Amino acid sequence: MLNSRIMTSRFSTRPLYLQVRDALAERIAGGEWKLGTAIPNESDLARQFGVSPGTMRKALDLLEAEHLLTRRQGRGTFVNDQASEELAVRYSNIRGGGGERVGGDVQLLSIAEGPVSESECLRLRARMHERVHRIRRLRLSEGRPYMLEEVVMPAALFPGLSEQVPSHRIVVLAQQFGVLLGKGEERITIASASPDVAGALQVEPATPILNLDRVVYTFDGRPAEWRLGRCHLSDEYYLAEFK
Amino acid sequence: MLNSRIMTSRFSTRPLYLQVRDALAERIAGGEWKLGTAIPNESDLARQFGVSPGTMRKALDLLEAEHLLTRRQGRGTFVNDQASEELAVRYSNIRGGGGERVGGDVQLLSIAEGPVSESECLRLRARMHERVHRIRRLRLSEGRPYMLEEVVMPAALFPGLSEQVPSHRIVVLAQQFGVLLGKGEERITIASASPDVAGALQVEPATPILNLDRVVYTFDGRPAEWRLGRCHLSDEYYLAEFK
DNA sequence: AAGTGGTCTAGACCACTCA
DNA sequence: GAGTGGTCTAGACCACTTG
Repeated sequence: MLNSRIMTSRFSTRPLYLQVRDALAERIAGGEWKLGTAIPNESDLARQFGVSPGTMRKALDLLEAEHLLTRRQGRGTFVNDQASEELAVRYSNIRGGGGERVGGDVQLLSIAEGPVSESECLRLRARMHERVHRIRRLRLSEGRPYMLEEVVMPAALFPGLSEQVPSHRIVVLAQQFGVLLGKGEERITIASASPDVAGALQVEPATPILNLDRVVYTFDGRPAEWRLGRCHLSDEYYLAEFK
Repeated sequence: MLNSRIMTSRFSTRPLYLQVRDALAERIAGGEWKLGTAIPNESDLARQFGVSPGTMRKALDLLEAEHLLTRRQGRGTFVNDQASEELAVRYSNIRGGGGERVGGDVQLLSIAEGPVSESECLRLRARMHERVHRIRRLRLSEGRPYMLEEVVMPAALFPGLSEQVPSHRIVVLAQQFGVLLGKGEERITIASASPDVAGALQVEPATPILNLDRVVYTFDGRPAEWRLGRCHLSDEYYLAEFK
């Protein structure tokens, strides 16, 4: 309906296709469309929003590039299930010897809510006195522990997370809480396993390990997770891609 | 002129905007436009190629996403200098403590041409009996050696490379030889410095190091370089990004 | 055959840069 | 004020998928 168009564009110079994208992203995050199902075709959507088909197309193409939608010629436009196998790979760059994603079991070691520390503030761009969830887990591949994780997530985005047994996959958690994920970055260094890390990973103390220091941001650029992974690889490797 | 349009599209079902992109990419690779200068505006180009402005725009936007052009509203469309500081970062993910790109000196240890080995065939998707250049270099940051590199490049793409003292930056080399670079991937593992690697890096034998196993492809997907880097980081870290 | 997204056209108007 | 790329429109036709 014309309503949407007027509401979004009258008082803003922000490009129309971005306003439309944001509005569609909100519908997706809010779960108004069922995962994996087709949404209305682009000319219907264009009419609904009171914009031209070309503008609607530009918004939809953007959302596809941002991994929220999948478009298929002759079939339709579908809402992506972020927990699907294809998209789960997105923030996990560890690959097995054959190039496949490393799955495996996960042990939850601890989970608690508390106020942010100073170092967490820097990484999560949080204000002092904000609250965060802290999770420790151990990831195993075929029974062998290969990564010890310390995860920090803002309570503002994931309220009440510590009261449940949360999924160990950030894409699943984000979907549960209606948070859309966007870019991320990971800093990799070599370190030496401290006694307790070595204990958890079942290696000798001082064994060389990879430190994976990762921040994942939301769709609109707010930090959603800081994860420090201590990683002991055997066959596996870390895969970085240049686009 | 109408000529281009007819030649490119008459006998092909490949989308017009891709044909136009390829034609423009060839002009850029061939050095027909000077680096850093503005090319004709999009309506002139559209007329030249006999396509609509919208189609030309789509081709130009693609080339910008592929790092060959830069477009600036009100100024024009410019041919990117691949050796510029911004683009040099593209295939080099090592960052200093402050997040800046690591520059520094480079020592050329050896360079020679020869037939591909079996392992090189796999990585470079080369046919047996093709020829390659092999380069060994040492990279230093503020006088300290931090990476020993073994580089293999197909002689088909870089003819006569071994007869010169080549640049140590792949983006510069590619530009010299009219090769357009595209995607790449890097596999990261932990290793232990062998005696000769340790000697070159001036560390104790068996010091833990990063192995960076990288393949860079051309614009049209042919392998252009295989590089094995043995890397001893101190302050620096490896930065991987999720898009 | 009907419906979808993908391509292509041919404009208009706006925002920005620079002389 | 002239020239550039950025946005937006309103269609037509094509390629593909499905009933």
